[in-house]
Amino acid sequence: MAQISLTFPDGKAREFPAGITPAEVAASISTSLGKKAISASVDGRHYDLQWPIETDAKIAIHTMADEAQALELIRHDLAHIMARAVQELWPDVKVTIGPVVANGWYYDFDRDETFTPEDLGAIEKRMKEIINAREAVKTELWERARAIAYYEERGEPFKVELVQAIPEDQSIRMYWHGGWQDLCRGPHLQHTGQVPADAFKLMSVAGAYWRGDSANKQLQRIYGVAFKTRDELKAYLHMLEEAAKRDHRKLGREMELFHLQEEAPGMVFWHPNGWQIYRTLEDYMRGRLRQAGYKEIRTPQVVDRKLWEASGHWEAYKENMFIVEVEEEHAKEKRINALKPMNCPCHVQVYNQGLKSYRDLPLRLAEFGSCHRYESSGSMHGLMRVRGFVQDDAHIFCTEDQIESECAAFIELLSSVYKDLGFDSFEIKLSTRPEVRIGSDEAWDKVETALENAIRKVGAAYEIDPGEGAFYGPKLDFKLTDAIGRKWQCGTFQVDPNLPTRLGAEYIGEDGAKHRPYMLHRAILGSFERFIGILIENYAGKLPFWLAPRQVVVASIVSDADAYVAEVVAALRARGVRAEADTRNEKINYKVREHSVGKVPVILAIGMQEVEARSVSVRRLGETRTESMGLDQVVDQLAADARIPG
RNA sequence: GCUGCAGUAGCUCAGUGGUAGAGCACUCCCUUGGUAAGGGAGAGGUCGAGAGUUCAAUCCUCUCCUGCAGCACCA
Repeated sequence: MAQISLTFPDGKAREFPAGITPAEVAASISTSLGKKAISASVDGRHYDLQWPIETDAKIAIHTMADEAQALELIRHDLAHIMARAVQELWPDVKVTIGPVVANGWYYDFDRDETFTPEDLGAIEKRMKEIINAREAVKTELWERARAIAYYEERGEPFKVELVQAIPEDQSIRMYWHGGWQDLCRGPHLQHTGQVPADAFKLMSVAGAYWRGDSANKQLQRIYGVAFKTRDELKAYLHMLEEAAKRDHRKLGREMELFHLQEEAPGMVFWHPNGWQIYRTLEDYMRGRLRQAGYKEIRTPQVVDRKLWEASGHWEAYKENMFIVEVEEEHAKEKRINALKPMNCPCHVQVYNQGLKSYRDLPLRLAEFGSCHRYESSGSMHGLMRVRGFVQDDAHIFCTEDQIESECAAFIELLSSVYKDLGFDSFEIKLSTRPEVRIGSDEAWDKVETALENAIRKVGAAYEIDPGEGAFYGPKLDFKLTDAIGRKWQCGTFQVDPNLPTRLGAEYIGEDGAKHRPYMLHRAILGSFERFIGILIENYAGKLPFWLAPRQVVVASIVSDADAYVAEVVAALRARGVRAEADTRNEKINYKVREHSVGKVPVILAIGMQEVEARSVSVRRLGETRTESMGLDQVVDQLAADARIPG
C-alpha cells in the first residue's frame, strides 16, 4: 500500500498508509487524543475525522480546546440533531437546510402546523436525549442517482432539489447521526455525545423562504444558539438582555425623544428632547462640512415625474416612491409628482444653473435633504428604517483627476466625524465593477484605482467586494462598530458618471470645450434618524454632554433655595448650557432618581448650604458620589463641556 | 410584501360572552425632606378600525390598519 507523509504542527512528519483517516492518526498518537479529537485540519482544510487522507499533507488534530473548530462543529451537529429531533417528534416534517450562523445555527423545516414555544421545549428535550445517547456519526459518499432515488422514496423534495443543484463533478456526501440521515458536506463530530448538552438553547421560530427567494415556499426556521460551556451560553443570553435594555425605541420613550404612530407609519414625530439631539448633530455636521469646503443648499421635496424619468429613477424605483397627484385647473391630465427619494437629481439642477468652468471644480454641494421612500411594511424598525428621513447628503462635481483627492479628503473627514461621535473604529468595503455595467474598462480601471489609492493614502484598512459596485461606478461603504460590537453601515462614497450624463451636466474645460463632470455621492451619517438611533444604542442613552438634550438639571432640596436655583440655571443658560430647574415639591431622592432614569448627565443639587456658600453639589450620571464646587467654576467647566466639537 | 405573534389608561401589563382592573406616571392635599421612588385623595379607557355570529361582543369569526420577531427588500 502506498505510504503518505503527514506533518504535525510541531514540524515532525510520520509515514502512514494512504487513505488513513484523522481518527486513526489521532488514536495512533494516544488513546486519549483519539477520544478527545473532534476534527482535523488537513492542509488548512477543516477535515472530518472519518475522511481518508490520500496524499502528503500538513495535519493538526483538533479538540474542544480549539475554539473556532469546536464551535463550528457543535453548532453544525446541533443543527442535525435538531432536525433529527423534529423528525422523530413529527415524522411528516420535511427537512431542508441548516447552516451555522453567528452564535448558533438554524434549520428550515416544511411543516403544515406552526411550531409553538411549547414545541421548542419538546424539541430541546428530545435533542438532549439524542446527545446523551452518544450515538456515532457516520459518513459515506454516494452516487448522485442513488441519493436522488433515496430522497424521492423518503418523500424529501427539498433534499432532491439540493442534490440536483450539486455540480456534476462533485460527490454527494451523506451523514448519519445515529439512525438519522442527512445530506451534508461536513465535517461533523465523532458522536452526538461530544456536543455539550447544557450549552445550547432554541431561541425562536420565524418564516424564511426556501433558498431565500420570496417567490418560493415559505418554511419555518428554528434558530438556536450554542457555545462550549453553560457559562458562555449564560453570558450570551445576558448580553442579549443588555442589548434589549439599550433598544432606542424603549429609550426614546423613556427619554421623551420621539414617537411614531399609525397615521404616519415610518415617519418620526420628534419631541423636544429628541429634536435637540437632532439639531445639535446637524449643527455639528454643518460646521464640519463648511470647514471641508462644502456649500449648503436646499432643494424641493415634491418634484414632477419628468425629472425622475430623466434621472432613471421613475423606471427603476417607482415602486418605492411616494407619488403625489395634483388636479390642475387648466390641464386635462393630473400632474404627477413624486416626493424625492434622494437628492442627487435636484443637486444636478442646481449645478446646471449657469455655465460651469473647470475652475469651479470640485464643487461640493451639501444638503440636509429630506427624503421619502416607500419602504415595505415589514422592513420598518424604529428610527433605524423609516419612510421619511434626512440625509447628510452631498454631491461633489469634479473631474476624473480630482476623484482620488476628493475621496481621500472624504475618508479623513468621515474618520474624524466618527471619532467625535464616539466611534473609534470603522471598516471600509470597496465594491468594484459588476457584470452588467456601463462605461469602458479603462474608465473603470482609472476610477477603481483612484479609490484604492485614496484609501491607501489615508492608511485605512479595507476589503474588496468584487462585482458589488453600481452599474455606473464603484463605491465605498463605511461600517462603524458600536459599544457592544455591532456593525452599522453608515457612510458611503459612490462614483457616478451616469447621472451627470442623463441630466446633462457639463463644464467648460481648460481647452475651451465642454466636458462631463463626475458626480460623487457621499454621506457620513447616512440618515439622521438612523444615526441618532445608533447613537442612543451605542451610549445606552447616556449621550456625551455636548449631545445630551437636557444637559443639567438644577434641583432644589428645600424651597428656600428656589431663587438661587433660578440664578444657577440662568448663569448656565447664559453660557449656552441646556439647564433646567426642578423646584417641585419632591424630595431630593425622588428628583435624583427621576433625572438619572431620564439620563441627564449632570444634576446640581441645591440646599441651604449651597445658597450660603454660593456653591453647587455636582452629581454626574452613573456616579453615586457628589462633589461640591463653586458656582463660577461649575459654569465655566460645563460651558466648556457643552461646546460642539470640530 | 411574506410567515408567525400581538394591539385593554400616558407607560408596563392583568382580565372577562352580561360595556373593565393593578402598578408607575398625572392632578390636588399633607409633608421642606441632603443625593435612585415620603404619605393620602382624585381623575383617567367607544378594550386598534370595520363587518359578522349572538338576546348580549373588549372577549368568538372575517377583513383591514399598526406594531413585534424573522425572511425578502434597502437605488
